Amino acid sequence: MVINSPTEKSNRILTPTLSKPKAGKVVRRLKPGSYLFRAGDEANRVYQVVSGVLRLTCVLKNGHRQVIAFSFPGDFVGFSNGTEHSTECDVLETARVIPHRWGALDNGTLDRAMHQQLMQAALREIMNMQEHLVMVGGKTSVARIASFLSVLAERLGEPFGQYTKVTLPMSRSDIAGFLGLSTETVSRAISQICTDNLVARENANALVILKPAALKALAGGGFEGL
Amino acid sequence: MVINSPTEKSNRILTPTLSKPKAGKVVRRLKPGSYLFRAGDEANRVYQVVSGVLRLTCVLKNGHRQVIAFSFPGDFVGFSNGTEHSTECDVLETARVIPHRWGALDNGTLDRAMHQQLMQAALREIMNMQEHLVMVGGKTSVARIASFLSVLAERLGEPFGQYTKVTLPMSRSDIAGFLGLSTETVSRAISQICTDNLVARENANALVILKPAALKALAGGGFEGL
DNA sequence: CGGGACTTTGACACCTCTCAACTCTCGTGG
DNA sequence: CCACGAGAGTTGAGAGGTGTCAAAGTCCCG
Repeated sequence: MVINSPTEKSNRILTPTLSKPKAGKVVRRLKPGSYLFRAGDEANRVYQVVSGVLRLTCVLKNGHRQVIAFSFPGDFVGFSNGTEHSTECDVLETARVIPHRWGALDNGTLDRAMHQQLMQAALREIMNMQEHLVMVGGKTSVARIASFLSVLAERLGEPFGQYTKVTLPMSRSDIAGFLGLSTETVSRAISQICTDNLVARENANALVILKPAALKALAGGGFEGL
Repeated sequence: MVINSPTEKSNRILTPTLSKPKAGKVVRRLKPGSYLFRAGDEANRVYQVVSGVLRLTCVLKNGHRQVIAFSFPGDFVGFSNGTEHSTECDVLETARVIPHRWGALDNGTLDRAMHQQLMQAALREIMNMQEHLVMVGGKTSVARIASFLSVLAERLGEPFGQYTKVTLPMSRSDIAGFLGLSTETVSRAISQICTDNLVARENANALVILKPAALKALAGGGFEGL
């Protein structure tokens, strides 16, 4: 996932120094709209995202679909504490993932490096969710969007002249579900940021970050610091 | 932590079948107000809560103190992905905790049972935060309080005639910070639930759950199901 | 060119936050 | 023993932000 207000610390997290996928390692290719796993599926693997974008969701009792996280290259998905998944993971942008046998942690068949990597991934996941929690639990809609865009810019921003362009791989509805807002409020917040000239709109899903610093300031920041 | 809408699944999570603390194992005793760890402290241990109540917080850049989680007996605290903590953990109710060397996971000095237990704890932590996220990200104040009280009733409720009594170990301010509300809204929501006769007030911090089922229904539920 | 899904914008109602006053409890000191 | 004061909790009124409903605009694809 890792959608959060970027601090010194989280920046480091956002670009983790993962060991390169080994040559000959199994890589699954996933098309947009397909599911990596569904609720009820056996949870015996964790997936390392190599490319693309995934969406982690859960279905609430009231029928709503809550977005828990987005997964970008470098992230791990599929953590579950039971024998089966209670969340669903589908593909937003054509993705490649490396499956790791999760159960292998228990029987010692896993080499130490990968073992440690998975553990670190789990811890990073906890940290990410903590930061996400902070974001959802006490910021205005504009602050959440600013925070969201800042992270997206770092994760999948492309150079665009002297600026950074971000092509949103998810719908407004997804963003809304992720940030705990309605689609209309998301739209309004983005419009607001655009009229403030912090971001420019190329089209609905392509934004150019004009003032990254101001955007982060708007976000209000997550942990520590002054 | 584990403050969430209790589903079939999470019930199982809330009362984990942990191996009993071994005889002769080191147990730290903590008084209310003391810190188990602070932001910046070296993060080389994870603590298993045996008794008492802990509070996990982080300080935001704007000075506000956000409550990330409450920890009850059976929970683990102290997960961190870096070498030092970015969160703080202090004591609300006299607690006993068992420290586990986290780094031991890497060098294989840890026995397999404990290893697996720590891993499960980390996964449960992820799951808990996911559920908490759902709760904070799209419920009314009354639903959040209902959800919160339901979990508290299961975690530290005591028999009270035919009902269950819950003595809140934390302040309104803590609850507010945890649920992403203001103290006034927390107070109002509790009052609301009381006037609806779902809960009775013995005093400000002691509540008697009169209709647990109705309370859970109000909470709206977390994952899956209808 | 037309249909459909998504996005944007507007108007309004509702919920929550903020500010403020009041109550309650509890510990201190006269 | 009672009065006082501090802190926490409750309750009220008003303002602001967000959700909801509705309609118009945009984009993509058949």
